[in-house]
Amino acid sequence: MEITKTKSGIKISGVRDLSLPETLCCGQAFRFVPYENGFSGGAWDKKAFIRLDNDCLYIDGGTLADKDFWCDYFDLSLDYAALRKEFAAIHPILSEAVRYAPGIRVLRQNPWEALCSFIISQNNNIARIQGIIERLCLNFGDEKDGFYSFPTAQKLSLLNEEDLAVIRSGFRSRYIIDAARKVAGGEIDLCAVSLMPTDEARAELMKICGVGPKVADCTMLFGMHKLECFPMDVWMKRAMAGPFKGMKPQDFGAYAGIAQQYIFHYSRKNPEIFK
DNA sequence: GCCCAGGTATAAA
DNA sequence: TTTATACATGGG
Repeated sequence: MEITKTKSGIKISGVRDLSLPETLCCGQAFRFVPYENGFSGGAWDKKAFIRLDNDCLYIDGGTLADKDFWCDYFDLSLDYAALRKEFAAIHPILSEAVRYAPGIRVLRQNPWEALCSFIISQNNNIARIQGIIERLCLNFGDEKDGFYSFPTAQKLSLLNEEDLAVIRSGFRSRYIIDAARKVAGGEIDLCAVSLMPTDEARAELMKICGVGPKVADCTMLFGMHKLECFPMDVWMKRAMAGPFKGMKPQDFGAYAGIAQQYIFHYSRKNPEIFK
């Protein structure tokens, strides 16, 4: 991989095993939207327009100072081709799933944003989740040349449920406030949680009202890069009761969370497979 | 209009 | 410990 400066940002060449639509639209991140020949959106506190041309990843808005940030964000140091090969040998349906969307990578998102996003995700659909998060950023994020960052826990901790009415998140507003107050108040230290063993970390996150095992595991997988976490939502339960009957999450190995994401995406686009 | 969504809190069995 | 139900909202 080589990273060079361009007129409007940076170029990372030699990028393998990455599809922007598959990675940004597979239900792990909610702040990127298709724009022209790429995607426009935000990661952490950075706005960017991102496009992929063969094996060159162009990040408009990026600077050489954040080159490591973007390599980390797209998890470019992990060999996904090798992982897919391992996954394919585990189960024939998983083999189909990795062939269906071989460009999925698990992003390294901001832990607080991931926590909030998946609190919002409960009993909700992806299109609407995106809308709620967009309104959350527009109303309470910090504006910097037209871009609204994801609001901090500190900012949201000062609000109440009525203040959040503008984002129309329904019953989840109470959960967002509780999460913000526990994180801002130091009762939950997301940095410390990310260093804990998985079971301990999950229990810690579940101290937040509105955070159950699913939200906790999504937070750990997408916001803390704990790749062994295996979020069990309704689709995955169906998959584990159907084609993967008899298997347990840990049977998928140390990167079970990544395998889970391939299965999840495949099952959503091919619901008949899972009945 | 109807069905349902990357679940969880709460109550009841 | 397991199972049933309410929950706010709106996309398809």
